[in-house]
Amino acid sequence: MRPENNPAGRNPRSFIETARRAQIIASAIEVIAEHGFAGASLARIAKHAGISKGVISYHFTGKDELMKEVVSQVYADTVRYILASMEGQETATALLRTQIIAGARHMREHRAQIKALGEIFSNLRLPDGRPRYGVAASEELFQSLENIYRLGQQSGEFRPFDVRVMAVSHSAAVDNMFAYWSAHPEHDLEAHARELADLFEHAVGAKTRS
Amino acid sequence: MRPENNPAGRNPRSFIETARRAQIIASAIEVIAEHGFAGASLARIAKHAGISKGVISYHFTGKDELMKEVVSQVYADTVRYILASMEGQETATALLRTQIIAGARHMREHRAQIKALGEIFSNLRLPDGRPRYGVAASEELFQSLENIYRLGQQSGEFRPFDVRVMAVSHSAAVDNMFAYWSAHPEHDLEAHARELADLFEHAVGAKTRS
DNA sequence: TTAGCTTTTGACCATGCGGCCAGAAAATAA
DNA sequence: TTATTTTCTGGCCGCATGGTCAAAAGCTAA
Repeated sequence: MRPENNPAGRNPRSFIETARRAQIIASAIEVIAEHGFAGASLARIAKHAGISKGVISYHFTGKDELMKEVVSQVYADTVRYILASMEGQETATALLRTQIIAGARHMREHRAQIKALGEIFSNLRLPDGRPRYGVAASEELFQSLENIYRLGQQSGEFRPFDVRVMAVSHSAAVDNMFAYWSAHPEHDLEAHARELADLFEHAVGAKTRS
Repeated sequence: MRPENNPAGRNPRSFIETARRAQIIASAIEVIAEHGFAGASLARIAKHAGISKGVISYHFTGKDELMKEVVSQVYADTVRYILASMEGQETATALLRTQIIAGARHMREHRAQIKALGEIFSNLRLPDGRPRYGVAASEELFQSLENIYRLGQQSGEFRPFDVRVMAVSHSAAVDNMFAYWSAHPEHDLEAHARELADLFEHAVGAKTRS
């Protein structure tokens, strides 16, 4: 008998259940980061974790739930870290710079997680074949970036421009900073982040610092 | 007996051979664009083209050759079009703007091709599991973008900045312009491209046009 | 110790994959 | 026409996949 899902009712997870789920999620992240989404079979994930394949089916309803769990966990971690870094920043210029630099710092410490997140985002599909997380899934991120840009425009720090295009480009540049660093590990990620912050400060027409 | 490969020696392709290869490549592009790389099986590509699966094996040595053929064909088309558009432009600022706007124009007319190219680029793997086209495959593109940026710096049009970071970000912003438009077909691609050109003109510190 | 519940194993299943091939069909040459 | 080569079909192969299950093992409480 497998532990039923827990929709609001009783049924707390046992100690073993909690530990196994965490272990399996961690193993999935590592395997996806190393072999890509298509190379991450349940068999490989189980072998990497040193357990039998059936254990995954026992603790998760299917591969789909496992992938969704990886996404929500890594995504929540990332958002939490970046938002915490931005706390206390006042000007839009400072928020912009912090968003980029904190993102880079987080990438540096969680390379496999971010890699896995990207793989799942661009490869996981619904049963009917449509992407589960498409560009549409970034809507929330776009809106929070737009808030920063709109703030800067209202305060007069930034020139007028289309905030949606700026947000999409910002998000793209940060994602690709990660991809580039991922392919060139000797690349200086922090320097790239600082340069990217400069790039966007100029792009928005902010008063150049110093 | 299948037509042998043609390494420098005689053996021109027959009329049928040429037509079939083109048909299969076109079918592959459409299927990949619609179902994604993982959803593009030989069976589906054949069915979409209205032919038997064996025909693909007859005209191509394998799926790998078919994918490589799609890439080299679409890639060459794209590069040719953009370079032709840039011909005659003198200033780095004009080259920069043209590169972005011509890219958008080409995307608009070749949506499926560009989509398929991206899918293959990020999913096709070598037999050992490593990506066939990684970020490393963009090196050529990065260098030609860097040439534009360096030109602008030498002419005094552009401020000093790291040309590699600028090139990577530029490439990322253009790619994501496509992805965003692909997910939101009602989005105004041309307007996005103009806005993006403005963004980078400001980013490089070019004298703002009137 | 014993009984009952949870967890794990490893074999098994149906499905879809890329690739292969014998023979049919079609095009071309004699 | 007939003979030869090119092209195509449809079935088959071995393999990997995600998922299932009966039985074994482990754990906890009486």
